[in-house]
Amino acid sequence: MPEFDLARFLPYLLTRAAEESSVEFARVYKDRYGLLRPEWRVLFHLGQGGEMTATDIGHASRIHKTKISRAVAGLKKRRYLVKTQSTQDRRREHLTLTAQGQRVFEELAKEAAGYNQRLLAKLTPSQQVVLRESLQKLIG
Amino acid sequence: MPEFDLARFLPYLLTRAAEESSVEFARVYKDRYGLLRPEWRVLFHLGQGGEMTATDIGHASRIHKTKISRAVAGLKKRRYLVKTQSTQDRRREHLTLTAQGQRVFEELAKEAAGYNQRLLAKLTPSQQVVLRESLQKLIG
DNA sequence: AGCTAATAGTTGTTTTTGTAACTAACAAGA
DNA sequence: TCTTGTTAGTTACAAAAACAACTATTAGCT
Repeated sequence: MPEFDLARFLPYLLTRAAEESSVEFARVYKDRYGLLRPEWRVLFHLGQGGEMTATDIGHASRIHKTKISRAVAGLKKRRYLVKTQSTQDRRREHLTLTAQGQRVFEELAKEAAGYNQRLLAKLTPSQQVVLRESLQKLIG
Repeated sequence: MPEFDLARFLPYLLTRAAEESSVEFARVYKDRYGLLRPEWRVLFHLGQGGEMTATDIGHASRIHKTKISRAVAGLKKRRYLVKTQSTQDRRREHLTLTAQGQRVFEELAKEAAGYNQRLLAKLTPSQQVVLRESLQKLIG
């Protein structure tokens, strides 16, 4: 029987790397901005993608719709976004960042970019490229 | 200001890839074996590393000690492992898989190895190597 | 139109997790 | 020996996540 090696088991390695790489950045949006993880994920998708519905965010991110619903409610209460009902389909709610939400997104995006640079600095340029391509293949 | 690109933000990519790559395997240990995630993680560490204490597992895995404590309790109730108090230091509990626990570990390890192969098949051999090395750098 | 099924999003309930506080055992110095 | 501090592991309580059920609206079929 082939020996099983945890150190080569991709779900394990990816989970560990995701945890390690997320914990430090989490302090930024949690402690400094009081955001929950699903909240900043939704904020980032909206900041990046512009106006979207909750379902759109779900497709782009694979965050479960109940998490999105509650994250949107949280962001709305902080006045980081507004909801407007679609005229074509009244079930749909278009989500748009407010000026304040946009500002917070931009601040966090700047932090994220710097943090990302520090993470990538642990790798060689060619590792950076291959890592990104490989992860995108695994996600896609 | 440099445009922020979510698709190049490593914590995001890693989280997504970890989720995608874990969800299918989770069905194996959850649905077929009724194990929780911290339970299979502890089981795998014990199966791979042999007798260890809870603290050892914590160091190897970075799972929080309360999760380990509960996972160990769950695995013990199923009779997958036994605890024996250290004679040198009575605070320590040595954890050892039972024959039954060992068997379940081996079955799951076989599933995991096959699943891992299917995941890796999405990548070229050189991508596989670079990915693993990069993840280990990020974890280390 | 009228029925059934599907979709967008929310809410309620149960699990699981995270945080902090706790017990028990050891260690090291006065 | 008697503090004081540290470590191993558990437990209690609060926060977050998962899961299922729900409302409202639309779509498709007869």
